[in-house]
This record gives sequence, C-alpha cells and structure tokens, in this order.
Amino acid sequence: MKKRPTASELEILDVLWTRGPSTVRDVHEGLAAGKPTGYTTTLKLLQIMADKGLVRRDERQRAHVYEARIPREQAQSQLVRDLVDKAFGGSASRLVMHALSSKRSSAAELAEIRRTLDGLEGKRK
Amino acid sequence: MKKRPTASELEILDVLWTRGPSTVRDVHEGLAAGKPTGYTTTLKLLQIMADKGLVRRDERQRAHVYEARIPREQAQSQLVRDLVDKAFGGSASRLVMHALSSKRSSAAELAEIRRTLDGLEGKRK
DNA sequence: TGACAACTACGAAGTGATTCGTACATACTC
DNA sequence: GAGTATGTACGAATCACTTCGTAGTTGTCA
Repeated sequence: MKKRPTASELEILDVLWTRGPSTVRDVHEGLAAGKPTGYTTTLKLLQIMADKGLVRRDERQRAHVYEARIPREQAQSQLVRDLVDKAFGGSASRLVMHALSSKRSSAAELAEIRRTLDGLEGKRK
Repeated sequence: MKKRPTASELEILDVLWTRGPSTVRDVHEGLAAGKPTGYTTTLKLLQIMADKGLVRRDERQRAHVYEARIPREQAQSQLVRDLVDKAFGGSASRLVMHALSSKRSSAAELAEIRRTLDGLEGKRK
C-alpha cells in the first residue's frame, strides 16, 4: 500500500498541490517561506519521493518537472485515518469532537459541517 | 512545550491510560496483544519517555511504577492540532469533514457531534 | 546460603529521515 | 570557446527511533 508521507514530504506535496507541476527550483522557492534549506536538500527529497511513488517525474526538460501523484484530498483522508486508528481507537467521531473543541471554527465552517452531518444522517436511514 | 509522542510511545501511553499506573511488566503485557517485542524494549522506551517527561516514574518499589503525565484527552488534542496545522492549513473544520466522510460513524455518534455543534454555535453569538 | 527469578541500566546495532557537499553534465553569454 | 550559471546524481554525516543483548542488582525460597 502507499506509504505515508513524512512531515517534510508533506510540505513539498503542499507546494506541488498549490502550484501544480513544478521544477525543483520552484518547489525549493515555495518551501523557502517556511524554512531555509539547501537546494540539493529539496532535490534529494524529491528524488526520494519519486522513488517512493509519491510524485511523478517528467525528465523531458533539463530541469525535471515533478507532480504530486495523489490529490490533496486523498492524502488528507489517509492521514485522518491513520490518526483515528492510532489515537482514537478507530472512532472518527471522537476525533471530530476533539477537533471541534480544540480549534475555533467560523460560523460558516460550522454551518458546512452541519450540512455534511445532515447528508450523512439522511443517507444512513 | 512537550514533544509529540512517537507511534510506539503512543501505544505505551494507551496502555497507561487504560490500566493506570503500571510496572514495566504490566505495560509489556498490555502491549503484547498488538506485537511481540522484548521486555527490555518496553523498559527502554519507558525510560526514554521518562526522560522526555511523557511519563512519571515512581521508584519506591523495586519494580518501578510508571504513570502517564498528561491525560489522554490532552494528548489527543495535541495530535489533532498537529495534524490540522500540518495537513489542513490550520482549518479544523476541513479536517472534521474529512473525518466524517472517511469513516462511518453510528447514529448515536452523529447525534453527539450534532450536540457538540449546537453548543459551539450557541456560544459564538 | 546458594541458586534462581525478576528487575534496572546501558551500550550498541539497525533503520529511516534529513541535510549537505562534491562531482559532473548541460546550457547560456560575451 | 572560455567561463559562468543552472541542473542532476550520489555519497556521507547526522539525528531520532526502535530493538535487543549483556551486565549487574535485588529479592525469594528450599
């Protein structure tokens, strides 16, 4: 099965999801905001991620172009599932309640959650 | 602030949360269900966790007694916050919606979430 | 008391993630 | 065409986590 991205890999994926297919330099600059690292560090990470299958590499140009192989939503779901299994005994709803209480959400967000909830309850009967 | 527990440390904390203050042997046996490891492995982990401040150690008995230093809920909130920051751009509600869709929850659980939601919306105006 | 059992302490190996330096190839510019 | 800028590849150092073996201590009991 797919491997979970590490924290660093996730940052890179974030750049790729936001900017779309990018060269190493693009990614490196997109990363620079957060923390300064060497160019070759980013390069190496991308190479490793290509080996792991997290990104696809297009070598047709001299500056290779990297692209995330899974959409953001899928990775997020994976991460949520891991956390639920690891720390909430498999109960997603307990995670939901923790998330709701621990971080403030806007009224609009709460409304959207309510809609999601409505949809789920409708489906289940 | 405190360091995030690793996956292994979380398993140990889980045992401590469930059984309360325990000796190394207790923890080791509580762990055995999941995966077989050597006794000294568990011992070492507990020692490391004591160094990190994740557990408290009572040395009055020959068999030291370990106890989680933070309650389960607090650790869970920490983990949720980490995930939200790392993968959901700080938006807890997006995590909530992912969690709701990715794992099936019972009607009772959904109702409880709805109550939590009611409480939050009431407070915010 | 002598042998055995249970416990802690600690060093060290193995693995994976991260970081970077160096080497080398390719393009660009005057 | 020489020199500079920009790329990729790759080896190696470092660090954290996990695992275990060995050594030594303390308690138990026939």
